[in-house]
Amino acid sequence: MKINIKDVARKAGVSTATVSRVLSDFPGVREKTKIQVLKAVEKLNYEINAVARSLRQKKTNSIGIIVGNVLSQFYSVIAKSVEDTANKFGYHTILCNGDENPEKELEYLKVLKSNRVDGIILTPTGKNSEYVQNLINSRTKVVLLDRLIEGVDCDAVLVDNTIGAYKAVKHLIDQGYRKIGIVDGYLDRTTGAERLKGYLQAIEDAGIAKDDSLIKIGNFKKESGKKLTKELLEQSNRPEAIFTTNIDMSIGALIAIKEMGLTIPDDIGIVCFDDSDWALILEPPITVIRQPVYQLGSMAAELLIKKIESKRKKVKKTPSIATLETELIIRESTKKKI
Amino acid sequence: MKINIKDVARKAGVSTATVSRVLSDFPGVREKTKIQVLKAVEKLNYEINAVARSLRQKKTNSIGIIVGNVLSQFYSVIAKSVEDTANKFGYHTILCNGDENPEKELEYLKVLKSNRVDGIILTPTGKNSEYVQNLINSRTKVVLLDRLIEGVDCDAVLVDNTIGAYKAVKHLIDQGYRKIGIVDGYLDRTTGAERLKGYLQAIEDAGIAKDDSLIKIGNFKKESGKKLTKELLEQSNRPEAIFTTNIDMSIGALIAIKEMGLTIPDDIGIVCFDDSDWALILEPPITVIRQPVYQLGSMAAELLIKKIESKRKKVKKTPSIATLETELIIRESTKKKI
DNA sequence: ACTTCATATGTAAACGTTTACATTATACTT
DNA sequence: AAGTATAATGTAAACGTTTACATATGAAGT
Repeated sequence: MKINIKDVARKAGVSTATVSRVLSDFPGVREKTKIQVLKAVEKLNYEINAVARSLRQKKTNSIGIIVGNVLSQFYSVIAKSVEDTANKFGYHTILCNGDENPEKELEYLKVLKSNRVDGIILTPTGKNSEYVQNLINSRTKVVLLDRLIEGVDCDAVLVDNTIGAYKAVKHLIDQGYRKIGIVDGYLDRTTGAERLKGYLQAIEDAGIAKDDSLIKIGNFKKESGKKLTKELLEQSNRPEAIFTTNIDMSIGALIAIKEMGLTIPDDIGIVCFDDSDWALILEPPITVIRQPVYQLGSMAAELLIKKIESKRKKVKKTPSIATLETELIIRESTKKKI
Repeated sequence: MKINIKDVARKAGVSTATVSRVLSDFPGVREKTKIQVLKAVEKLNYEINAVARSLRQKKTNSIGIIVGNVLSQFYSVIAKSVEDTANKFGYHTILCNGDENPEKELEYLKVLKSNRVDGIILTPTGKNSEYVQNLINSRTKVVLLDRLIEGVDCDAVLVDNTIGAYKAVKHLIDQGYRKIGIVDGYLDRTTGAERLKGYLQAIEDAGIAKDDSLIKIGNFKKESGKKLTKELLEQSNRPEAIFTTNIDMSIGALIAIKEMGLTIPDDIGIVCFDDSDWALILEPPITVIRQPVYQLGSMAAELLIKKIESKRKKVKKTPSIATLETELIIRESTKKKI
């Protein structure tokens, strides 16, 4: 039914080897033969079986990417940039939604390995360090994105979360806010931990005492952002400003503030990690820490593909970790009225 | 290096056939043997080669999905729901970003075919009808999502765009708006065409004359939404209200309105196709037509997998097309002041 | 003990490519 | 025209599974 390389060979009156050579653009095929073959391909409507090719070549020309939460705008952009970049290099992408869930992550790692992807980009939950380390040891190409895994030596592309968070909180302090709350995500993700660290550093540098009741830890998702913000705003020592540490929690926080009928920045100041189109059209526009999200993804993909395509046995040098800078975009959600 | 089924067989002291049977949970393997095999698998840290399996079985347990624009929130949700659903049935997903570009779409269709995915979910640009029809004729399982392709008989899961648009515009009219502009996307996508149709029907039913200068056609992307809205608002016969036909153009429109310093709904009313979290936290909250996006994706995936797994030769019956209803969510962006 | 039958396991071909190696055709010397 | 080097093509094994078919094992019936 389905036609294969043999059919093409027969039709073109050559061997399968020659057909294969033509299809793979190998040098050393007479122009005349090449044309015959291509004509046969055309006539038969032949399309190569990439599965068979992958089996023989031990190469799938595909990479896998496991993201934290595909619904998040952050990861959409990551998905797009990884895909664009992979594409540019002739790879296609298998997108997996880890959902911030270690078991799902592990499951996907296995699926990707089993499917013999040429490499994996992983936004780790941090929980499967043993498996990931084994993966790397067994020469699977892995690049971590956005976060690290404790105890695992792996190339990575990150953002400087500590400095980013520091800038955000420092800005609040400079604006005159003193009582500053933080709505953060999992502390076992390096992102969560580092953003908290930046927050703590900033208040310490300003001589503000740490107040545990102003520190709320959730799971990086919208609902949790909403719930924790409500908590902060309902408790007796309500903060004057809030720092939310990712885009989804920020949305949640803004919903909570809206629902409680508070106004920004008069009742409450807010600065969010991650920029977005809607941050600009809100009233007032929201001050944010902007990450170079697209670049994050494209650098990770490029690094991964470089690793895949570098012939030389890895010299087992220390892993290459790129850390990108963030940018504070000041808008009006942090304009404390005096 | 990499261990395979032979190594496992040797270690367990059985044949490869038996190992395969254990791994695939075939009945008729003695419990004792099964345990031996599993022990060997464990010891050797064996992981099956899905590529080889796919080749032999002519089944990859994967589906491809080509979306219009992965950056759009609409398609993120689609991606997630398709992936969730595919997963539930034991399939994994290859996500491709067609980018509303017919050539990219064609390219991806070929890649997916070549990679022998078991089925394809496609948000078509409408331009590759010949290739898609061939695909279907050659028994590739395809389900169209969100839009149809003229002249192609294919199962599909859609939304009732005409009625949705009608409801949106009717609502504007009911609120007292008469001069209503529309910022629409490609008319050669059925979504674009139908939403325009609903708009036209609504104004006709209300006895309002069609005014071509109020009808702006773009490409469903943010920039185009912004540009066209600016045009509408700058021209001499400025509309009193605008209907934007997808989420990305809506963002663009809102940015334009904001930049021009106009206020909603006093200077301009607006109703958008597609709901979103930020529609709720904007000031004022935006009236929208909500699509059942998650359901759209999960139904498409389910339909596709049903098709894949139905044994019986397709009886070539008429394609099954599901059309889901939309919902008008009235908020404050359409409250015309009297 | 000898069939008979069911159950468990093994053997080897097949899936559709690529590619090392062998062979043949062509071009170039003399 | 023969010999040689080079270029073009062909042959067949290999990739790692699954599975039809063959065979071995064991239990049950006589």
